[in-house]
Amino acid sequence: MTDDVMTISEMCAAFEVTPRTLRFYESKELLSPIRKGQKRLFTRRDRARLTLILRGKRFGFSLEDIRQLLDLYHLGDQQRTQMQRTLAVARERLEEMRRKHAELETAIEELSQQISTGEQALARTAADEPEA
Amino acid sequence: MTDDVMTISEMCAAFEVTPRTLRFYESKELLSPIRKGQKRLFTRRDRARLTLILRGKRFGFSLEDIRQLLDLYHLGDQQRTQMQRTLAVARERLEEMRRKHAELETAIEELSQQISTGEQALARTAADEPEA
DNA sequence: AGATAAGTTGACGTTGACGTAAGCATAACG
DNA sequence: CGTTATGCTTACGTCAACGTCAACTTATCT
Repeated sequence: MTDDVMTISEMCAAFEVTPRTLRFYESKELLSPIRKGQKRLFTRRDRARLTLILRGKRFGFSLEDIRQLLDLYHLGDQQRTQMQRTLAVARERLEEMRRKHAELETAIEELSQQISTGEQALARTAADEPEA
Repeated sequence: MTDDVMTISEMCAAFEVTPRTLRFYESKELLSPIRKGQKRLFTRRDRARLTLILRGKRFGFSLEDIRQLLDLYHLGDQQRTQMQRTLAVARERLEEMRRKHAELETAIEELSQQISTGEQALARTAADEPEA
């Protein structure tokens, strides 16, 4: 790590993704590593963005959804109206995430309930068969 | 609604999905509507399952993930060992959902923070341009 | 110089989750 | 009885998100 940048293979190891994935994300303008000659060098900014990308994916957001959200994290170099649009998108996503959060809580309770019901059913039949 | 079953178009209206989607889910054994002649009739059980399917999708679970989870909701007609496997899968999913829940909370806080930072930046430049 | 490793750019393949279009059945309506 | 609505099956198309070569460059080691 000469400076503060990482090669593609270091990135792959650190984030458990393939080179193809990183190049793909770059082609979709989710990442923008600098170039030293041909080689890509990923900065701290790229790492921060990749963290957000992978997190977003875990919640079922599309890459396009995520791309829009990412803009929020480099606000400043934007025009007023563009910034307002970005903020609007972000507020919508935030609402969506809050809904998901609440819904996930319900789902967790339900599944948890189902599991203990299942466990009890298992326990009742356990008397028949002795332990292996 | 003669009895307690719904036609495919009633289902589509109720859940905002297309017929194609319902037939597709049936082909993947996520739903199993009864047949009256050719026509599909969706029972309360199908509706309950579809609710869980759509919920699962919102959290980024694949249809195959969901199919395994759904088995938990008709436990009883299963063998002991099969039931144990199902419970094991369910516990894993539950853990995954708990992780997501916590992570989502973090993400919400972060995004919320970014938004207010953005709003403040907007407010500071607001003095320049008068209201439209 | 030769070989090996790490990386690059196309370009085509694949998988999941449906969309879409064609052709046929059947029931109800006028 | 024709047609309109609703639904069915079969099959090919599509889009996102990568995977998988193939062929080439660039740096490094011996």
